[in-house]
Amino acid sequence: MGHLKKTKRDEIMQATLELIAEHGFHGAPTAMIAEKANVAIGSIYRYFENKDALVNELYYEIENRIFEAIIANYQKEKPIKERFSHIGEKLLKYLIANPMAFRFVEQFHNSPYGVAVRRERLFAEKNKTGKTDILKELYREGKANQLIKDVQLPVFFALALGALVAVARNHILGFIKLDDHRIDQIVGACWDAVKR
Amino acid sequence: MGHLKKTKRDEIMQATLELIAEHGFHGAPTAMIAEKANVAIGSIYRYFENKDALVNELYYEIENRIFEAIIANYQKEKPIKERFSHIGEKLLKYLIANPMAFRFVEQFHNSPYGVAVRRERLFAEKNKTGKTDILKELYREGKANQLIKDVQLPVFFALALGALVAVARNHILGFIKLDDHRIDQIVGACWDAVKR
DNA sequence: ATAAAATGAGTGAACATTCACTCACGAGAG
DNA sequence: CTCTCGTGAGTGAATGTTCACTCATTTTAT
Repeated sequence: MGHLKKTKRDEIMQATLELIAEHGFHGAPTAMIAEKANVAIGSIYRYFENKDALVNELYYEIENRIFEAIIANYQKEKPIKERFSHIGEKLLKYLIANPMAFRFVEQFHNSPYGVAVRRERLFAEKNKTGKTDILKELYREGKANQLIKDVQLPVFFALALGALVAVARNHILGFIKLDDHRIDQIVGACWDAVKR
Repeated sequence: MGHLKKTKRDEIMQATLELIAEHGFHGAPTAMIAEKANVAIGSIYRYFENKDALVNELYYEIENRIFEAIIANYQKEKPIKERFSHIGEKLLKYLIANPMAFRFVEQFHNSPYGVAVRRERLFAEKNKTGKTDILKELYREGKANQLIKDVQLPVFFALALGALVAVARNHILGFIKLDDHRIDQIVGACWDAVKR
């Protein structure tokens, strides 16, 4: 039987994810995390050096899951537009299927931790997850082939992902209901923003 | 002489704005606000019922300033595309000229306060500031005339503003440097995303 | 029997909020 | 003009609460 051997460590991370996603950093004190994870407060410190370490580890794990969702079935040899659509569609679908992950990442980015990570991510040549690399590659190729607008990398990212993320937020907050057709339409709109 | 009569109330609001913008909600304890404003801690509670009231009042004032910046010279009779560009350009320029305001609003939106305000904003028929109304009008007209894509209002908002806000963030964090030409280019890209 | 894992009451630091007090200033009395 | 109050903006030490983190003790696994 595929017995999901939930370790205490996993329980702690899951509880932290849910609490921060639902109530923000303020609404996730260690006592509450411990209670939700069915674990004693002290156990948290057996598995993580401190709360910061817990939060950071959780962030990197979630980032990794998102990356895995995007590269699944990614075909490097397809034309740029199709690859762009693949990334946008997979990303958007993952975010709305995993609202906790999305909310947590948003909270994280808007916290003291977040800015430093973002800066590092944009300027680093090599990347732990490789997530940005895929889009960076697409950017370089598209620019070389004159297929996308003549903008700087961060602007390209903003145009490609800014709207997508805003749409995901609206869906998760219950302002809209997305289906496959609408998702296609939105990813298409992002391509319109980016294409030359 | 136009003596800028800085009242204590103003000093408190300004100090709160700067602290929250620079260090987030965590980095703005009342003691620090008081110190920065050259005011005693207790004085804060003379002018505001509590910290929440202070933060909320500050938010509504800033929202109002942004709205004023957008409607200045707004010409209702111009074609849709030009009106769209006017809004995008004015908004983006205001945000990058007032990084404190931008950072504060972002912090606010991602705090417990924020979601409630956003929900109210999207669904309310009448709006305190009228800011969204201007874009809502444009949306309805554009849809009626088949000039913009057939998407729901919140999606239109996401496409129109999501990328813009992401660009402003990148500029303020120092990842890019925007000039008038680039701003035109970006607002144009947002129009591409939205237009049919 | 011994070690490893787990526990949660306890600790001190940080925080928002309170309130008893000060004192500059304007009004009224002489 | 001078003195004496009354007023309320302004103050900051004190309070009670919440939090992250510790560690002496108990439970579980080997």
